[in-house]
Amino acid sequence: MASSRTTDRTTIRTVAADAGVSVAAVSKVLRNAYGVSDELRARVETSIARLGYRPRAAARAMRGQTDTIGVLLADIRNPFFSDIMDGVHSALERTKYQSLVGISQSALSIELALVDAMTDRPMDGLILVAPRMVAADVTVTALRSPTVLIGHHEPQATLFDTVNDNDRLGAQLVVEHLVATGRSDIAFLSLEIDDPINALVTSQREIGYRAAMAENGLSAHVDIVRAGQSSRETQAAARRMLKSGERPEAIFCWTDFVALEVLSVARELGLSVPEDVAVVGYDNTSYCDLAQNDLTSVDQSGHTLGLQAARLLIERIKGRISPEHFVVTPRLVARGSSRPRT
Amino acid sequence: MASSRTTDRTTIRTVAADAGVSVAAVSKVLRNAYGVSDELRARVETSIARLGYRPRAAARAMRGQTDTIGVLLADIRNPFFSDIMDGVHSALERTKYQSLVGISQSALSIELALVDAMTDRPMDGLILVAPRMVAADVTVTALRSPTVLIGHHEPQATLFDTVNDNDRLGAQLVVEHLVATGRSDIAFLSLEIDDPINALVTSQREIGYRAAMAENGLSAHVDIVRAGQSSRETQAAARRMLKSGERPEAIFCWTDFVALEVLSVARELGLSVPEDVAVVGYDNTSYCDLAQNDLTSVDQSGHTLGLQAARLLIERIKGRISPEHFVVTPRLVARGSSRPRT
DNA sequence: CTGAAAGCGCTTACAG
DNA sequence: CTGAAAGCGCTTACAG
Repeated sequence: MASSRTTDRTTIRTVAADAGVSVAAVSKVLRNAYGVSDELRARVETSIARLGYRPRAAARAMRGQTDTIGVLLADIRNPFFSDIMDGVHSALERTKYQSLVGISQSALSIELALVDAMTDRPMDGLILVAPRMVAADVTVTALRSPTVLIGHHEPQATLFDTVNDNDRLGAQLVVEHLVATGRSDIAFLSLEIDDPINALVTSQREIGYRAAMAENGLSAHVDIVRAGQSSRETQAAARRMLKSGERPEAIFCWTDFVALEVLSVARELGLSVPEDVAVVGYDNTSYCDLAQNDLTSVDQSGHTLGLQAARLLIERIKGRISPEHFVVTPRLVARGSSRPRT
Repeated sequence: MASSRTTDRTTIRTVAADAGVSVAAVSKVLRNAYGVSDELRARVETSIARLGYRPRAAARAMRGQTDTIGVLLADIRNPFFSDIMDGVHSALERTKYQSLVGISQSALSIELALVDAMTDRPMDGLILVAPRMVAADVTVTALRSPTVLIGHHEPQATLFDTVNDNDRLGAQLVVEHLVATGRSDIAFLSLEIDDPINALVTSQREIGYRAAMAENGLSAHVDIVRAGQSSRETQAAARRMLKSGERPEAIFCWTDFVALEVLSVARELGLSVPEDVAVVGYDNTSYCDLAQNDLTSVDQSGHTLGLQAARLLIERIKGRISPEHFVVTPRLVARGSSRPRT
């Protein structure tokens, strides 16, 4: 069982013996604790360097902090999550914390198993990105470990912090933009979820979409289509929407990733964007800027969301218990895919 | 310090007391160890369920296995890495192992810090995806923990396993395809790295490209351009290549992700693909299939790479010490971006 | 400033 | 089949 690997491990005891000091002294040097003379510190540091000693995180975890935070991601395929991780990394850069990511593949069962696994492991705190679990499960998690949620609307929560985009407003911006560019038959391509809850960003965007359509006197045109995550399901839904006799004038997609598939299907069907159909995404990921996509989208700055979440989490780890709920205001970025028809 | 959270934790001792058995007995039930009567097992399981007990991974890690494997990823932005993770997840699905991902952001310093952090933590093994570290660092890592590398060519290594695409062959396939479709002035857009080593996939693809050009009597046309990871650097390089008087007839990009940027720049410059310039990527990620990209690429099945790596790692964790080096044969997938000119 | 000792929550020989 | 005890490698009061 690879037992040779564990032979003559160098532990804190080895270092203490080598430096001729107590184990406690080494521990203090390691943690930069106060109350060690410069001379002792120097001796210990020399021994550590000579022996190439590294403290075992597992042992530390049994008593103190582990300097690790866990991030639960639904899906690394969606480029928006990369933006969030960039923000998390920025916030952690000058700190002692490392992040470790668990990927739930958008499955609720995996998500729950992963959260359990992460709380069992030595982690100082957790960032859950767009989790699907219900309030009760989030509560259990937050009781076990400091927790911050991104993309999960629960503004009244007291046990954990949340960081969100104003998703209702984002959807409203899209509807208003499409109306302003001359469309009224606007469909929303949303995400199909087994047990949807209002906390989800897609639920919020649906609400915002409905409200804005109503405000513009377009309630009769409200059309919400929900498709699963996969490319196959997304394309099938897009094909159905674009082929039907009453093809909408615009399709608003819940995330850029889906909008790219819609652009592809439109092209395959010989439709031109934005002439035959306007397409709008959400998240303003880097793909929107590519000339072949030229996709109008809503910017909610994943970088900011990730950065704030990490910042709030560290505060919680350090002892803050009053809840904070951070909300960013979305901004519409208009590009060619929704240009007014000529 | 959130001390209220740690109050009245339910530990193995709590369970033992509740079930009226010894701590050792609970441990055995937990690990499905032999030598426990059905009756004792049932009593313990009832207590575990009633108390909602969960074993602490940190404590376990001090003695036994942790059932966690770490995956070191350079960059979650590149969609190819999603394919690899899909494969890893498939392999782990029916096992007791969980994967936790560390993201190095393509920086060597972060990569080294992350590997250290992961080996300090309780992990049973490590999968390093396209690491940049040199052989000595990989060796140190492999001595500390079972290790498998993906996308890192070191076929003679004995301390760890490797899983690779035949990258030289892949590059040759591309050159031959472009020659067959009537191009001879073929440039290679590669990745700029501070201290490149031969083990890198980009180095291997450069070698394959050179060899294939030579074989086709095109050595005079060899042109390797290297650009950094960022979108800005990639686009700048593409712009330089496409604007120059001697614009190549084809640009072979080291990864799809880069090819998408080249397609964008070409379109912005008013060039048509594949008439004015052919573009080929590598990895055959899902973006290639979108009609607006229609990108020729080389399939190396990230799913297979991830699956095999996880499989090999589990074997190593279970005790195998003889090295294995798995190589997949790449396959060219021709699409519109390299169609013969009419 | 320094160190001996208890203890974190498990697993693993070892006895019974 | 079952359990008492040692020990994994650290940190943290507590004494000195």
